[in-house]
Amino acid sequence: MASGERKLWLFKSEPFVFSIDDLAAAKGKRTCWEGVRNYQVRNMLRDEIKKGDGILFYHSRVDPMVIAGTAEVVKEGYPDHHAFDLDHKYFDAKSKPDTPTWYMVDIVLKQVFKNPVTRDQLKGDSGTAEMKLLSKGSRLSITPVTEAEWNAVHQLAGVKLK
DNA sequence: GCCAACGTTGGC
DNA sequence: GCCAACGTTGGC
Repeated sequence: MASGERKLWLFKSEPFVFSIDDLAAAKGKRTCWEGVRNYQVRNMLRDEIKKGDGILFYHSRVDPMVIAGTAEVVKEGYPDHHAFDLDHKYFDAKSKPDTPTWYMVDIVLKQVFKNPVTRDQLKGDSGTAEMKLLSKGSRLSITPVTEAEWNAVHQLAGVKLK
């Protein structure tokens, strides 16, 4: 895929549930992004997020809150089978295998930032201050990111982009 | 179909 | 721990 076609996203995770270090320790540094139970985010997972898309990995609800690194989509939207599993914490009776309600994607770790970018840095930098992540009331666990924001985040992290 | 009550998210 | 901003639920 040509790099110009890829989209960019920010995925939020509470690091005490699943951190970028957990991703680094996972088999193949890969995981399924499970448990999304919000329709707007579901639609993104099902329809918009494609293989090869770039991901900023954000740690929420910790001090400090940071963009901890990057990942990439390796498998696009497919049914979240945990919703079918009666014993699983993400079980949802309204989601059926032939008409799944919930979706997930698989991601693989790309880079752990040596200098994670804090939320305060994002707010203070003109290149990132407009990110959807920072907008008041935005509680979505996945938000789109522009190429310019992606570049600005890498600059703040002290990472050179090719 | 409206909307009040309730539950959850997540920054502060 | 607080609470604003949402999303969902359920009575009518």
